[in-house]
Amino acid sequence: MAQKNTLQFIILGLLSQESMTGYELTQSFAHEIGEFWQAKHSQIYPLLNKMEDQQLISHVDEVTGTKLAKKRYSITQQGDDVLQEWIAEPTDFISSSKDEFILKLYFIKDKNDKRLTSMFNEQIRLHKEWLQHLKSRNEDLFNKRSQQNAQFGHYLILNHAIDREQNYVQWLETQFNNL
Amino acid sequence: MAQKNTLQFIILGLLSQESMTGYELTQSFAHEIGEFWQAKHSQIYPLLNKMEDQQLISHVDEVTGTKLAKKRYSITQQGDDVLQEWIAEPTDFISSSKDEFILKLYFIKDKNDKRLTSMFNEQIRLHKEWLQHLKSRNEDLFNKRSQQNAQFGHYLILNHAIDREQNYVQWLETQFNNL
DNA sequence: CAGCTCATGTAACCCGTTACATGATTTA
DNA sequence: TAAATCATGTAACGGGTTACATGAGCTG
Repeated sequence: MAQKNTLQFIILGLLSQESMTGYELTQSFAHEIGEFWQAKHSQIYPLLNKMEDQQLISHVDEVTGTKLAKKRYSITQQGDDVLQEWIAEPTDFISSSKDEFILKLYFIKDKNDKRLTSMFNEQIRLHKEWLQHLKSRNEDLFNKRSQQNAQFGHYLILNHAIDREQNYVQWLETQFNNL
Repeated sequence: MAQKNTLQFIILGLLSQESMTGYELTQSFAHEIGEFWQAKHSQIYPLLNKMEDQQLISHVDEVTGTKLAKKRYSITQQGDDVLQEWIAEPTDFISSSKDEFILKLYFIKDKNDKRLTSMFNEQIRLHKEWLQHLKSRNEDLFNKRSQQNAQFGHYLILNHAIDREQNYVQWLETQFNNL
């Protein structure tokens, strides 16, 4: 066993909320989940087959129009057991973030290096854009307090992503002003 | 070309500071660099050979005691060119962080779920421990302002790691108190 | 009807971890 | 002298990305 296959638990988690097709699962990673985990369709489709073999999920066939075949997946009882077990087990935190920008800074020994200004400016711009994007999504989804309870998990991760980006931008700006 | 091989640039960056053995490079990842990138010796040794083939680095043999053979690697001019190119090129930020704890929260729909208390407590403990560790390292290394300039890059990444953890802990505690 | 999106798959390849393997040196 | 650390490698495997491949449905 080389790694951990967290992806399968995420798929179980998504399917525990509602049944979805492989395509719809892929979209989830392109959107909200993408903040904290990434996956492409080429990884998802084979895994769905494997998980069905293991009876963690099952599918029914659907047809759109006259021909377009879809597989709508649902979680099985067995799958839900596995999911709950994963949630309950201790989460060993390893700071597994890979930040290429910070690494580049690390290799610039000189505080007066000419490249620093443009590098910081670029990152500040990118992170501010992203922060703005997150904030509008938050506005759209959770403008009413009632909805914070209805989709508590979703609210939490968006909230955390915003908090994290806000802090990152602030750090960038502080360092930039101290150059 | 499937991925990007950032690791090779990090090795170049480390070797641009001083010549090192494979073992010493491995130690770097276990310590400061480890905050932002991870690598094991089993990945480093083969890559060093590959990079030497490409003439990005070169080595001289060293012997400790009477027998113990080491290879001390240095960066070549070609290697430094490649390194500077990497630093200069735009850093496309993708929030490639993978946070398993946040994902678990996402799948807990109910704000009153019994598991939340212990989950938050565990994470708060782990992150506080880590924060404390980072702070002592910072104390040890940069207690004098002069040293902040001498090792600017190193100071920056430690500083950022601390800032990030501090914010994470704060977020955890705020959410915990709102449960 | 052209272009975009929906929908599902496979193949090749690289990245990274775990485990296997060996031997020298230092330290308690 | 035993245990921990220094030092370098290889093998097997799973995780993840890029590219290849195909076809249906929808929208302007």
